[in-house]
Amino acid sequence: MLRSGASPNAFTFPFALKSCASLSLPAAGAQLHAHALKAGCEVEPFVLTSLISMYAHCSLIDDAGKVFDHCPQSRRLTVCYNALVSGYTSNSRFSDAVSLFRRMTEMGVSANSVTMLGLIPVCSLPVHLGVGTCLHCCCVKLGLDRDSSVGNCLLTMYVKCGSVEDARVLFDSISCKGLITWNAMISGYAQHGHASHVLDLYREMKSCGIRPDSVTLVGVLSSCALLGAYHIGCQVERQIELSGFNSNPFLDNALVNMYARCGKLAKAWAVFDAMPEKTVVSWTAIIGGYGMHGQGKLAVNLFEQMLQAGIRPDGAAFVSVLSACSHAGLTDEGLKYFNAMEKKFLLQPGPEHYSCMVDLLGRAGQLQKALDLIHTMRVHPDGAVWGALLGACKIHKNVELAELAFERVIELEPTNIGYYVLLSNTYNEANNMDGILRVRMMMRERKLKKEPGCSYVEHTGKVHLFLAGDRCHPQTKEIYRMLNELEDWLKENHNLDKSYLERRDDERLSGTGVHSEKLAIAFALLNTKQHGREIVVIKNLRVCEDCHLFIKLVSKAVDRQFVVRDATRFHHFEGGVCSCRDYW
DNA sequence: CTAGGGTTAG
Repeated sequence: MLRSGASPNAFTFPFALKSCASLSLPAAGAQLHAHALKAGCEVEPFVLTSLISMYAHCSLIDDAGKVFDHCPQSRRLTVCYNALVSGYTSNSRFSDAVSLFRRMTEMGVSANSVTMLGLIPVCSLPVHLGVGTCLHCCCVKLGLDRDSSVGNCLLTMYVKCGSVEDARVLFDSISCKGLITWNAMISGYAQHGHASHVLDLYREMKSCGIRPDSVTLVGVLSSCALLGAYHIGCQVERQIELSGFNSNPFLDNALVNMYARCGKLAKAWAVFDAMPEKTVVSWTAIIGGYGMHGQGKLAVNLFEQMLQAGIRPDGAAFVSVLSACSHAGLTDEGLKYFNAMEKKFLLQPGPEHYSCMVDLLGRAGQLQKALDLIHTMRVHPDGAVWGALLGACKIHKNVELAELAFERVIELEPTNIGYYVLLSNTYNEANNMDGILRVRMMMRERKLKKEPGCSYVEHTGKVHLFLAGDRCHPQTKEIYRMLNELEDWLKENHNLDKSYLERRDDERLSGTGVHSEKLAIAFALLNTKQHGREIVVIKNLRVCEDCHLFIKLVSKAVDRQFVVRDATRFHHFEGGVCSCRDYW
């Protein structure tokens, strides 16, 4: 049109500018800007709005600001402010967005829902929670919180600022919850790892007659992956088939991840293989799955295949391959990838990569090298880095270095009880009673109490959670009876060693209570009888040796298969054979 | 000018 000599007017500019915005064509956009100036219509509210939006979408946010500043105040309508506010937000300019909103209010320009929808998402980090809460108050004052979009937006803001609790309070206060409201809360819980809350909400949502869509199911699947809730995951897959969603990369990645983490590698592979377009996220999920289940060599092969397919690995992909190497004892490969990461792929390793490397070297017994690596780190080591060294010191019974690692880790995470327990266990193996007492004293002084471990079992579409010594479950009586029967039976038929029985009595007397994984196993046996071949138990701590023995003997006795997943790895118990391939 | 999504050890 321009070439033909015709000049655009106030009605045609917005359309043309919108195309520049969506295609990110800043040069063409700037040319249109020049034409608008010539035509003298750049201060027409809709032209102005489109210009701001165009520059903002082209990441030229300062140019957007200039256009706005050159416009006389009388022409700055709400829509113009809205365009610039959302421009600042999408370019992550927190203080600019907030101060423009303040200016707008001071100038007496009224904010509407769209203003808030453009502004609220600028609060996306925990430090923004205070401002986000203020914005929530503004919405209430302006009567905009009744707008369902604004409510959903606020809900997501609380999630991004790290307060799922505030999000939940808001969620409960929303009387007309739409699909998006449910999805925002479900994925909020999923992103923060509150997996059992996700499954509870999912059930509730369905009972309210809301039909889940693919966004819902992505959140549910990632929670199934965290919990190892394979059967619920399968139900979700059936739901996908029933609903007839077309194959969607988000959903496929979530499925691959779910199957992989539940140990169903063949199924994970089938979904992965059938994916029309595999992204680095898909590869990371499948590599992590093989690595987690002791198939380190396969994981490394897949990483190579990914490189050959021309996919650039990112930080997460390196975490999955490095941890696979660590679990499988592939020390040299791990070192090779770690070096390639910086030199060949120009990725700055973060603390999470160093903690994998310290774990890798530490497990291989190269404690000094692990320590040297920490000293050469260019980023600040976090608790996980020193914690990995501490874990390695326990394996290799190096008390002296354990003390050093403990000192460092406790500066960073003074209330993480796991590390006190790790040091105490290191002392225990070295028969260092003084050390154990010192740790206990420290914990008492700091008023730290070991939090109860917990285990989950999924049964009939629900996740049943047990704490150590738990008596809250409706079937408590039967569960304990079953457990006693099992242990008596094991005692008579398997010469259970004396120390196990002593520790068991100790457990009951001292009130620390029966280990949660034993309760979960007893519950599962009680409810599934001979049906169902596999039970998945997940624990947030490590499986201790006694429980290992218990589960191994039970699985042999009843000829059942168990997979126990703890904080660090999966343990497979099949008819009495305990295969912990990644304990090397 | 406008609310919801997948991958990361210990």
